[in-house]
Amino acid sequence: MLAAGMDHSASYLSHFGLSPPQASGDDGGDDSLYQPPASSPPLYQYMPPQHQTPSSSAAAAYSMMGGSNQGCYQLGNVDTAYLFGSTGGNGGGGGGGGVSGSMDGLQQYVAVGGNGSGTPVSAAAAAVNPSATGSELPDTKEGIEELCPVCGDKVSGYHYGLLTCESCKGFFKRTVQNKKVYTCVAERSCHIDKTQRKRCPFCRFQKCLEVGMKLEAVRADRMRGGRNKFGPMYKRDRARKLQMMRQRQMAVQTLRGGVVTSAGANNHHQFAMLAGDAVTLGQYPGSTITSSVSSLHIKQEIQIPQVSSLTSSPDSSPSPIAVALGQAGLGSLTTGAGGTTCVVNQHSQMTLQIVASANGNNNNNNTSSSNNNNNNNNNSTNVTNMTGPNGGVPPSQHQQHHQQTQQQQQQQQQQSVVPASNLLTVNKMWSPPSSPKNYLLSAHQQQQQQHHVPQQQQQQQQMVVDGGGSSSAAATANGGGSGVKGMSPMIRDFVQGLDDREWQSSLFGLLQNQTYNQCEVDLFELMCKVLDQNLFSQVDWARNSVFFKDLKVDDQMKLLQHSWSDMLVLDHIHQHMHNNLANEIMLHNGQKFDLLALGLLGVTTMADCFAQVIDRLQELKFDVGDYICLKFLLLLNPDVKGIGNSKHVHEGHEQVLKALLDYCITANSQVQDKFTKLLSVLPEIHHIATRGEESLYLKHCSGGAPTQTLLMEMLHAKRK
DNA sequence: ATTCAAGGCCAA
DNA sequence: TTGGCCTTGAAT
Ligand SMILES: [Zn+2]
Ligand SMILES: [Zn+2]
Repeated sequence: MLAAGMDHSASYLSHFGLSPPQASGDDGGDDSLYQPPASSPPLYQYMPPQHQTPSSSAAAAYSMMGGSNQGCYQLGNVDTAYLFGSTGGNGGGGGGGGVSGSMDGLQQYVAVGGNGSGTPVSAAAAAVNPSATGSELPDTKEGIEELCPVCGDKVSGYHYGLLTCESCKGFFKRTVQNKKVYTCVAERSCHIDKTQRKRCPFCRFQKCLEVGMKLEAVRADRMRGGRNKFGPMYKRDRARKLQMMRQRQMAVQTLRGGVVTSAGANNHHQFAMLAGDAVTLGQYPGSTITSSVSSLHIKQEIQIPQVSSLTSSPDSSPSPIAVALGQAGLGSLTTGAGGTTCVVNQHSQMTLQIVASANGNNNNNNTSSSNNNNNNNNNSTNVTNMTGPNGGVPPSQHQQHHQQTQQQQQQQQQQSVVPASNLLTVNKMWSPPSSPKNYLLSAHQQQQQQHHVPQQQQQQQQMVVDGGGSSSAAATANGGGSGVKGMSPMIRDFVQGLDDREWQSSLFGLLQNQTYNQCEVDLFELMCKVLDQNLFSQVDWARNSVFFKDLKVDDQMKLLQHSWSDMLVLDHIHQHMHNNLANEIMLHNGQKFDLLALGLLGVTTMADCFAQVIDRLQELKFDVGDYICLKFLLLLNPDVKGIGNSKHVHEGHEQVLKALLDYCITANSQVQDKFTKLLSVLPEIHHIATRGEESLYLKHCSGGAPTQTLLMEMLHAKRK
């Protein structure tokens, strides 16, 4: 986009224009926009930050105008700016969710464990800092995690995508809601910390975006209360942090010679912890402590650093040195702090792109131009960002149903796949259902144009993204959509429950933060971490799935213990076939991470077998609906012994089997005997999975694999 | 009934 | 404008 020549150095840009909600209602067909799944409409829609695409169509984009001398931030609307107001309702009705049922499943175990938790993160953190300072650990080098990634102040909870302090939350909100336009009188790289954050709102906002605060979390209709689509993400992140804290703690205890009691003893307990939902940390500093755990205990856990996977840049302002190191790789980040985040990938990005285009399709135009932007000139403070959590995830997943205009679909598609990275520019905007185009132009926009960012370009970009991102995505999206013929309601629901974007973004996010500022990492260990994270997501998915969620925890555990590895392999096949997952990715530090090996659980010698499976499935026109059915079949394995409510498992299995059969017949009648052939692939997958488990187990026994992980927990469970 | 993140309020 | 504190309200 920006034409190459242009200099906008950074381009985030923006325009904005939001208009009043009034209009509401109709969305005229115009533009597309699609509706937010639930809750209130975000002010900005998510746009994959691809580097090529700075802005999106339906939305407004944020950009930094580099224009002439100084930067200035403004929000503007691009074409569709939209906004409208309503909240609620969106159609759909019930969409997604899922019945709530009794699923607390694993959660109950938490109680068992001793540490529950209850103290507010911040409170604990606060407690730690003051008193402990000297005494406690030297290793606390960073109490990070508890500090706002923007200014370093105390975190008060998740705000607009990640943990931030109260002031940055307010600042971000005001900026976006009021479409503030800021200008930096310096070099757009002002250092932001607690005492100087007021000094340059431009740089502060820029940093907010860099660390991953999400525009789309700001509501267009200003509805208060409730929860948004990020809720689950916050929950997962919390659980992840907890898990890591726990691991750390245990490691420390082990080193000290102490005996770790709780954990080892009880699988269930640990399982629960890992699984996730467990503990709820209280929120604000003063809030009450729900559980009676000793604060001391908690303090200890909490001080553990840890890079949040949500936050791409672990460091907040303070850590210049780190930045320097980080640069070594490739990026050219000039700026200190900010850049960190991303460097990564230019490579990975490239890799991904290549893949995508190969299979994918399309076109789109040009993209080429777009990217360049960033860097060039100056500063750029903004550097890229990875896909990670920040990058990519948008939230909405399910929304696919309901028919939408093509554009809408495209948008979704793009959202769904998008692995890649992006540059800073983040823009997201989300369009709510009705967005009158009229609102579009605004003074700002015009201004923007002056700056050389024509709308058309923006649109093109969008197009590009769509195309590129996803051929596969398309598949996914379709699946979800009302479209696919022959897809029974059940399968449609299954597909809607998928969140491939999340899968990839969490993968890239983990890879990113695990290699952040690392010269070299142990790739096997990294793979284990990824597998562990995937398992985590798998458990989460299962717990919320029909049939499975109705089971008792014991049964759930047994089923998972017998299917996890098969499902991991199957997931990988799905990502490979339907979402263009590359076979390898370049990490920040230049190391290559073998994604294919990940799918083989580390046994690269099974690559041929894997390839054969892929070939067979391709011949069968294996699609997303088939995939999800197979996954359920693996999970609801009626052959698992010792299941309390085996009748339910059998019934579920039976129903899925039937649904798959119908689907094969009606939707893929051209493929001979697809149903039987699909099922015959399962043993192959199992073979790969089994080899993987054995390999992992051996490495584990020889001390080569991380301990205290859900992955090891699973490996053990089955063998005992 | 509880959570807890989003919006609102208003003294600095 | 800030930023600490308060009110909301969907999700659990
Ligand atoms: Zn802050
Ligand atoms: Zn500045």
